[in-house]
This record gives sequence, structure tokens and C-alpha cells, in this order.
Amino acid sequence: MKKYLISKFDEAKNKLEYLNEVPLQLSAPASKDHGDLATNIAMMLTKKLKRSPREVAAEILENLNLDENIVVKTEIAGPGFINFFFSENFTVGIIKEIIEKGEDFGKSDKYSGRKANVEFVSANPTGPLTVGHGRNAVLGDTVSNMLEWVGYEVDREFYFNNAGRQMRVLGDSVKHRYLQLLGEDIEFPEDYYQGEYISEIAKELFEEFGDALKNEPPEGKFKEKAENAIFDDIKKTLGSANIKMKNFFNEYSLYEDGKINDVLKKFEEKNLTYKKDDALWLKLTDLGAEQDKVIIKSTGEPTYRLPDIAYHITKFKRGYDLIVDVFGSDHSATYPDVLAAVKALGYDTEKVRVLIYQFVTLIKEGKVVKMSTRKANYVTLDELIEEVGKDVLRYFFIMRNASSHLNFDLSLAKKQSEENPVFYLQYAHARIASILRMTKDEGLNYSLERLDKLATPEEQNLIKKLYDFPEEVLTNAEHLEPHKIANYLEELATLFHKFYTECRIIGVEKELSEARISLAVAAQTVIRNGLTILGLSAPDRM
RNA sequence: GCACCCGUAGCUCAAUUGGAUAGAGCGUCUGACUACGGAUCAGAAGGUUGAGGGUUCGAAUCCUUCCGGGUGUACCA
Repeated sequence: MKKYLISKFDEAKNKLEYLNEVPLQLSAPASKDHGDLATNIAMMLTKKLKRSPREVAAEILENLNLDENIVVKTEIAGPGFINFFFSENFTVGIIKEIIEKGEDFGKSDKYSGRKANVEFVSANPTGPLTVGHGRNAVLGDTVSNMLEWVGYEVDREFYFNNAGRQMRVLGDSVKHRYLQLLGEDIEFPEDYYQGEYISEIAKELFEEFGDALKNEPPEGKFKEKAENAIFDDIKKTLGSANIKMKNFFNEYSLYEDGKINDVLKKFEEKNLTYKKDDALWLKLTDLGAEQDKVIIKSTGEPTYRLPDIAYHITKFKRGYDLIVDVFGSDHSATYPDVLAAVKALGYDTEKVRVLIYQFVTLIKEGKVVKMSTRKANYVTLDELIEEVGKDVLRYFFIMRNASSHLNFDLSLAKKQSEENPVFYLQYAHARIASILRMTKDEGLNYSLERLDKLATPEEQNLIKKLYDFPEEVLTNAEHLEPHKIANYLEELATLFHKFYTECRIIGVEKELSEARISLAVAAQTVIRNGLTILGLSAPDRM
């Protein structure tokens, strides 16, 4: 529908040059009374032309040259909106397109040939993934899916650091548990990793090596074993939430490849660093930040900032057209520094999009659960998946805007599982599957011959919603807003249920029946495709 | 103190990126199966969009000042 109007507006530009002055905005009004599409263009022009918006609207309409068989009615409404009402025969064509394209309906080639890197999860292997990582993982995976749907070739990337103080503490935590197993009476430091998994790793080492590791340093076998075990665990967890990951990028490789030194050299060339108190500082104030930051400590160790900068530079050098970082709000203060530094070295930071999400508050039996990996006071993602299932988990994490705080009420997610929005969507899909099984038994099949018979408001509303799907996918991918796909699917499911309630599919005359079967197949296809983008299953029975 | 994010129905959240009468779900109340899945549908009640000021044809959305919550503000990551 939009394409048609856009082409008509383009034609009209020859006669009304002022149409070039402002961008054409076409949107579907909230209320059906206002037509299928509306534009505010007359109101936007009112100031420039110094004429009343309704007068401008009338002039535009006169010059649009619309086909009455396609646009059956136009009107100038309210302060100066132009409303367009489309013919029913124009919209039903979408059913044919949906059925033809099937699982590809909604995909776009707008960004094909371009490469995107989506960095997400990026947890250090010090413990199992927790609820907090869950939102990150689901967001990153879903955004990746969306980008793929609009044509990008997406690399999903997990950045981690298996060196440094945290990992030493991890190794030493395991060693302490190991020594305790050997019967040594040593105290377990409070600020060490308290989780049960540490003891399990220690036990495995004991079973494998007996007491032979008594004098092994914490950074040796202990750390190595812990890292491997925890990483295996993380990968397993991601798999069970249907989260795909391609690259695991080790921070340490940046040192081995000399990338860190390269960056330091470049900073020096550009005179962006200075020494103070034995530390090396980056002149971030020259780049617009509020204060300079240390990039190499007086001990000679770099701070996290330096490898982060080097890491982002590798993303540019690997040729990505789009670089997405999925970060929790605790990083919101640090990424501007990294981007400023990368920009100062000559890279186009316009390519970087940072998706910041607010924290998840887990509520268990009415109480807020405060979480800390170190204190082992957390709920793991595995536990959550086991309790509510991967579909509910993914849906709860994705259905809200990333920028808003999310309350995850564990008892509610379980208890309400029957009234859960995710089941509402899946139910619509299963319901259609059930009808299709039944029509098949009756010897009925879909037919595109008499789609013009789909004339009730319920049928038309559903068709128009289906029509929106490709654009929903496209704009929401561009804005990195996966929650809107979930919202869209809920609205679509509602319209389907209304159609189902009002319109019999079986037991009406054959032509109408077959047209309605076509509509049901189309609706099922779109629901299934939407669920696929969200990483959810589309069951035929529930 | 300063920076960023948030504040919308009793609760959890939407709102086509500045558009028309601010919408859903849960909860509450009233209805609908001798016909395709009642995990559904129809209806009711519920709002000064935290408060005040500003910008304009038009503001939940942008600017500003307060109030309240979250996160940062390290030679931790």
C-alpha cells in the first residue's frame, strides 16, 4: 500500500515542487476510522508555504491521480491529515504472496551483501550464566536473527578474558576446595567464589589426580580445569536456550598478536597519552570526555579499557558494516570512552550501535533476589530454563523494551503458564494447525481463486496486519527493537482469534471456505515466521 | 555532588520514533460453547502520562527546573 502511494507522490512532485521540501511520512492510523494509511505532509508544509494545512492537503489530493479501484476513498481530516482508504481487493493479494514465499515471507534483501558483528553475553568464565546474562543473551541472539532477516550476514561473538585477577582468584578458589578435600584445615576467604560448582571442579581434580596437585600453583591445573568446565557449562546453557554463538574471542589473543602494542603506538603517534604517577593515561578530555583515564596501571598491567579499544579495532579491521554491542546498563558509562578512543584512531564509529539494556530484577515468592556471582547468591540461567522452559524464558526477556527495567517474577512465570502471552501466540498457531488437519480430512484445500470473498471486518483487519509484517521486521531490525516483534505478534494473534470467533471456516460454502483456509494458512505462516525470529517454537499441538 | 537510564490504569508493560479519542495483559465485575481447540471471544470499570514551566498546528515522546527509583562515577572488569 505504501509503495503505491509513494510512487504516486513521486509523480505529483513534477507538478507540486514543494513536495520535495519535506520527507513523506505515511503511517497506519491508530483508528480504523482514519483509513488504512495517513500522511501529515500538509501540516509539515504549512509553515513553509504560509498556507493553511487543509488547503494544502486539498491541493495535494487533486494532483495525486489515484486509481479509484485501488484507493476507494480519501479524506482530509482533523488539523490536516490526508487519509487513504484502500480497496479490499488490493490488500488480499498479500495472502498469495505469503503462501508463495512461505518461511521466507518477511525477509528482505535491503542489507544483503553486508556483514554485521553482534557481540553479546561476553561473560568471563568464572561461573555459570545467571539471570542477568539471560537478558543479554536473548537480546543479542534475537537481534542477530532480525539482522539476518533483513539481509545481513551476522557473526555472533562472545568476548571473554581468561587472564587477570578474577581468573587467578577463580583458580585459587578451586585450589582451596581441593586442599580442603585433602583434609587440610584452611580457611576459605570470603571474597573467593563461593559457588557449589567450585567444589565440584575440585572434586573432579581430586578424583583424577589424587593428592598430586598439592603444590600446583592456582594459575596452573586449577585455573585451567575451572575455565574449561565453566566454559563447557556456558555453552551448554546457551544451547538449551536456543542461543547460537559463532566466535569466541579471547582477549588474551590481542596481546599475542601485538594488537595491544599497535594501539599504544598509535596513541603515542597522535600524542594522546601521557605518564603520570607511573601510570599511562589516555587524554580522553581531548576527545570530549570528562576526565582522562588510566590505560596502563603503575604495575604495568593494562586496564580493561586498552584491550577493549584494541578489540573494537579488530572488528573494524575484519570489515564489518555494522557493529552491535549488547551491554548491561552498568557499562553505559564506559563504552563512550572506548568509542571516543577508536574514533580518534580514525575509525568510523557510526557503524557501531550499542544496545544498552536495564537490569533484570528477579522476584521469587514476592521477594527481590539480589544477585552476586562471587557470593553464589544467584539464580542460574539453567535453573530458570528448567523451571519455566526456554520459550517462556526467551519471551519474558524479549517482550519488553530493553531500556526499561524488567521484573521477572519467577513464581508468576510458572504459575501463570496457562495465561502467558507466549502461549497465547503458540495457541493461535496450534489452533490453525488443528483446523488445517480437519479441513484436510474434509477434502478441502486452500484456494486463491475467490479471495475477494474475504470481506468481513475481522478478515480485512487480519489481512492488513499480515501485510505489515515485512515492514515490522525491517524497521525493528534497523532500530534494534526486538520487543516490537513480540508486540506485533500479540496483536496479530488477537486479530486471528477474533477472525476465528466470527468466521466459520468449515461448514460454509466451498469458495468462501477455501478463501478462509488461505487466510488461515497465511496467518499461520506469519506467526510461525515471527516465532522463528524470536527463537521460539511453533507447535502444531499443545 | 556529577553523568546516563527510567517514572504511563491497582500490578506488569505498549504507544508506528513529534500525530488524531494514551492502548494491551494480569487482577476485579458481567456475558458467550448440542458447530472448526474456552489456553478463546464480547463487554464494564480503571488515567491530570511523577510535578511545574517552555518549544509548535500538535508533546507520554523534545528543552528546562524540581521529586522519586536504578546504574555508573577505580591504577576492578
